[in-house]
Amino acid sequence: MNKSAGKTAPKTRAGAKSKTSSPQHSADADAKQTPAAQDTHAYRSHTCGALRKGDVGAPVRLSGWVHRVRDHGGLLFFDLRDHYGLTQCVIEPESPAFKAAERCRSEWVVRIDGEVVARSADTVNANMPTGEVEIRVTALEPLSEAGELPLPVFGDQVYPEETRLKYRFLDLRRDKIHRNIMKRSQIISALRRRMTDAGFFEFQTPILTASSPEGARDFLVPSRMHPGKFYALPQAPQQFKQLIMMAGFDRYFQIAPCFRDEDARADRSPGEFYQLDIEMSFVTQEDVFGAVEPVLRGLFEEFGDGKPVTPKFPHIPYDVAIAKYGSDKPDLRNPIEMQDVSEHFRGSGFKVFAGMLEKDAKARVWAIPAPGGGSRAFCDRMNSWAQQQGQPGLGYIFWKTVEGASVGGHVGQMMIGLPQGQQVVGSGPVANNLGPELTEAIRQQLGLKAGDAVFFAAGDPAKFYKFAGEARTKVGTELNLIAKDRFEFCWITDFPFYEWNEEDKKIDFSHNPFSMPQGGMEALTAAEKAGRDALLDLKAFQYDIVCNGVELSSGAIRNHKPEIMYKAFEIAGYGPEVVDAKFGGMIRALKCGAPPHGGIAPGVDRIVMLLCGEENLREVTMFPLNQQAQDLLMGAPSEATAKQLQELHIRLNLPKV
RNA sequence: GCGGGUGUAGCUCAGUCGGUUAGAGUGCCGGCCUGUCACGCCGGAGGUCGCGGGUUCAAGUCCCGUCACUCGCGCCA
Repeated sequence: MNKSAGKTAPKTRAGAKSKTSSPQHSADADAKQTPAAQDTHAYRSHTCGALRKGDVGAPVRLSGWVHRVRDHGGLLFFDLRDHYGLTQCVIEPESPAFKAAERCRSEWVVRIDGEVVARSADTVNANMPTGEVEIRVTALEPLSEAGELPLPVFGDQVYPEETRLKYRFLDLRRDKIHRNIMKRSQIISALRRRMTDAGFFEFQTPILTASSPEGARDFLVPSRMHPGKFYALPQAPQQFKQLIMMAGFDRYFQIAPCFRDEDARADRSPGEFYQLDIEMSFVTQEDVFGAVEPVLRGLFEEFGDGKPVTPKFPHIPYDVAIAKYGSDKPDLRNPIEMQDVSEHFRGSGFKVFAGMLEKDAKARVWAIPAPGGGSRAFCDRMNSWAQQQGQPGLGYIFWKTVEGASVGGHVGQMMIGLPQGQQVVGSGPVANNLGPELTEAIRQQLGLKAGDAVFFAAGDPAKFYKFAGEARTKVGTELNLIAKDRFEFCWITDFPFYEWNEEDKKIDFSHNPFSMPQGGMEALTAAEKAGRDALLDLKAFQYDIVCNGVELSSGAIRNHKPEIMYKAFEIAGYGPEVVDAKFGGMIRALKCGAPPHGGIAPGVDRIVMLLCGEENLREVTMFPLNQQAQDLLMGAPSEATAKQLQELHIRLNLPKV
């Protein structure tokens, strides 16, 4: 029943041995051991996934967990389970092991001796790799007994997170998560292999370090030797990997642990996570793409269960992504692309939108096409969804075929040109106010037909694009337009260098401050002279890689020129003394001959999540923290002793309860 | 920090309009069973209905508060 086991075994071996060997035989290395093996092995001559028909007659010794007991009184079966698989054991009443076997319960760890026997044709279990044989047990030694279980290993019942995390060691014995964790291990091995093969070198960077400018809250570690001072755990090895480039190592990677003290999401682990951290010297943005793309494509082809992977990752500028998809991490499995249809509404009879366009120069009307959504029921459902999202509503038009005077057209003819007497007309309040010509013009622009619909978002795109993107996703999901079972990658490029901080009414870096502004010093000073809007229009060599709507990573070509660094900070309101104080090491390095360099850092956990088809990172993490960043198994975080605090010169100032 | 959901037996859950002794499946214990693979059959034990307060003749059920877990927002590349 536990398929894990059966599948895991061949895979673990297949990696090390020849890829072409058939799964049925890849585990047979064990089976070829000497028949007398049980005399020389303390615990096992074979694993629980190893035995096949060819082993019939062999005396064997197996150890593992009792997976499931089936006690017939006179005859007793149990499945013995280890990492590699399941093997059925039979104990007959005459067996010396019978008494001991009768006591066994689920999850006891036992060692058995016995003989491999063939199952009769009617008792073969085709669902198990070992299902053609069973062990006739002659001796059984319990190695470890188990009490009543708080979380059954057998079966695929769903259990609450709290139970699963508190008893993670039991949870991890279960089929699905056991397989996910193995897949994670294999993915990480493959990443290392692919990166090394591509000419990258793995280096470790410090865990105890100083605060870095990623922008998240740091985890702090108090220093005993320097009272009142703290280390920070790295949010990412950002400065170190740049320093590695400046030190001349040319191409770096690391499966790097990163620490951020921020609240969790299903796809964002609290506390800690891993990145495939990459940095390269003497490269442009295209060189980084050229190095990273084959690694990721190859990895997804290797572990994606045959699902198609984007052959050439499209490059989509940030502004275009926002305009077409309403998001900087678009799910390209969804075919819907939004369009600007403002001109059809300007001065039109649909006064709400016409008024907006007249009053505000920034205002636009965006159309979200909904192929196949052409029914009043669907449009109304979308409208009430929008209202639930706190929107005033969602304007729409839907098109249908209307019979003219000469009745007799067939439904099937709608697609192939329109027979006489039939026409496609737009319906709904927007169409009524807009009139037939403008409604038709919109239909033409969007290439829609009878049976389709379109939804509208209007106002300042900076304010509504996010909602429009959600509506695009909602339409795609509801109409079943999203092509599952494929991996759609893209690069999002040309992110803005600065953004407007509404709270503090100032210009801020929109990502980390180490990216190179496009156009360099010249562009920076020109934009500074031209004013705020020009600064906000300034782009960086800053990019993201996105797969199926999941942001895997951002990266950048770095700013390797100290004078541009000082200028960029000056525009954001920081003097050279701040730069020197906060990034002294980096600036010193930049002043001593720094190569142009850049990199990226795809999230390993998210890659594994996508490849395992999971929605929650806990399903691909061996010992995850819960949503409140607690380890329910180990009991972290925990209080420090008075002595520990004293050594660290720390006095607690706890909130009053 | 804010909003939604959940909390009943070891585990997964049901519990109607507020009404008598709170149920099922599974696990556990005992008995029967020689070809099962979710083995089957019979019997039994097992409950602070998250916690505190309130309304009521009567609260698992209604109200208020609180705690825990979870999903999302804020936050976070």
